[in-house]
Amino acid sequence: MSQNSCLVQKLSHYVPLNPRSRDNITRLERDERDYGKGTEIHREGQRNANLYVVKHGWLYSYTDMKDGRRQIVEIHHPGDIVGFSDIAFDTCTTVLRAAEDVRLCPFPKKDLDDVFRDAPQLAALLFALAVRNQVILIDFLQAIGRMSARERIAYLLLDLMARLRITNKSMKTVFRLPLNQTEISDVLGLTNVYVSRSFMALQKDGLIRRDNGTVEVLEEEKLVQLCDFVDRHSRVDTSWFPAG
Amino acid sequence: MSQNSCLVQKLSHYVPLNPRSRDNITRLERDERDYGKGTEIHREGQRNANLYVVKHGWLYSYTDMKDGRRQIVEIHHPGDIVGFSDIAFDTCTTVLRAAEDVRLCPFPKKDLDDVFRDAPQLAALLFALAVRNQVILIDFLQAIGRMSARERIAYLLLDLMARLRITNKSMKTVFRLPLNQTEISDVLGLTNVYVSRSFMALQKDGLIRRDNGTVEVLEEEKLVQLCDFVDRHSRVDTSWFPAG
DNA sequence: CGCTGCCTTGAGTTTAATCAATTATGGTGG
DNA sequence: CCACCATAATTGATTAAACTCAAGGCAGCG
Repeated sequence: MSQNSCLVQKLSHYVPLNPRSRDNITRLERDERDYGKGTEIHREGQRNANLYVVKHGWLYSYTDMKDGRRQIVEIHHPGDIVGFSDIAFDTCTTVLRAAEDVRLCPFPKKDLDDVFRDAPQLAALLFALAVRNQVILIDFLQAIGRMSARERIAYLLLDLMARLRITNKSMKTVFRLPLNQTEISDVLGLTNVYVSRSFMALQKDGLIRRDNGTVEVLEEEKLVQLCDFVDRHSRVDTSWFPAG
Repeated sequence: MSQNSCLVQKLSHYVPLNPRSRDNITRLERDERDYGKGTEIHREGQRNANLYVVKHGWLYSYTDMKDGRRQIVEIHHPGDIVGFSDIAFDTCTTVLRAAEDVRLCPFPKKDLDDVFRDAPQLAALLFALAVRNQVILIDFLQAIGRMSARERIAYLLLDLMARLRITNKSMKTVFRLPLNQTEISDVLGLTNVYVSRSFMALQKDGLIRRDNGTVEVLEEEKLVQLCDFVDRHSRVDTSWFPAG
């Protein structure tokens, strides 16, 4: 059961989990639910009783503005826990939407109190990951605040690759990108039109190739140079954790 | 001793602290150090052994790009804990700089393991606050990704006010803003020149007034309308916390 | 075969950046 | 107290990046 858990796989990437921690994770994944592409799993302002472990498929969280502008603030992949960022509030701060067909394991927020009481190691790891997410967000903030359109796209592609490589060690330079250009523009603070132009430009320069919803990074090093990319995903510091 | 701790004050704002939690906080604040305006307390890439509780003064964290562009990603006020966002890494991801003369309480990262082992309530609160910070960051991401210059400035002013009101209940609409326009531009992803123009515009429209490093918000409601502001600071959901 | 949704491309516009003076402002030492 | 200096803020003129609006093309699908 927990053998095929992406969450265990993702967390084990960082620190060997003790049995108590594994038990707690298994409890978090006891339910499963499927949602079709485009479904809103929860809306801004709704009471949020649940968090979700992602089993299959991509999702994203976004915020709307009155006049229709929108900003996607996080992309969620298999193995991620969705909803941390709302844990401090009693209503959701963002809308969660399935970018394609997905399978999730919902679990109540209240389950976390067991984790904090019984499994300090896992609590510390969740804390570290939540905080790591924040650093990733900070990197994005820098990208959106200070980079040109093509740099932002480079950044996004490298960030996605780094994340996908954690749970898929065999991945090289080709990956599926199940987001349309309007969605990408909402991630990067651009317009769909300009995303298209920038993509074409990167392609013309031979840095990437696209084919029907997949992207191939041809010149990873050049992309890294282009946007000063730093991989925050592959390692976290566990030295301060309470002993297992 | 802990009576005059801004950290206790800030945390107590959210949940009554039990004696064990208070003891742990007092330990975190046992050292004090002063730093002059402009000091770099730590640099990107440095080994980060410490976190800091802010006693007096404002600081900010920023990241540099090779070509000199810079993005300020967080502003720190008295009562804040600085360094959470680096806890997951063994080196700092941002530069921490004193915006004015400041007093800090450094404490080693390793002290957090006591908190996780002994004080689950405090651990949960720190977790909630770290995650709340993330939501604030998300709001900023939206501001920078999708708002015009004047909207961004409105957003920043309202955000600062909401934060300052937590530890200073008597604050109405006037506050000190110890950041120059170049720093503000680095917060908002603009240039110093455009910050100046946008400030002038807001002032001409009678929404704010400035005087020698202080800002007065004259039309708070209009500013809120202008940028769709939501206060994330005044409350956090503590319902899921382990019992005190 | 014709929709529909998505991507691409072109033309014109707008916002904010850049470059360059000029004007406060505050602090310092004579 | 005042002259001087450095720093910060304002303003103007020009440029560039990205947006908007609009049209056309392509692929997948019923």
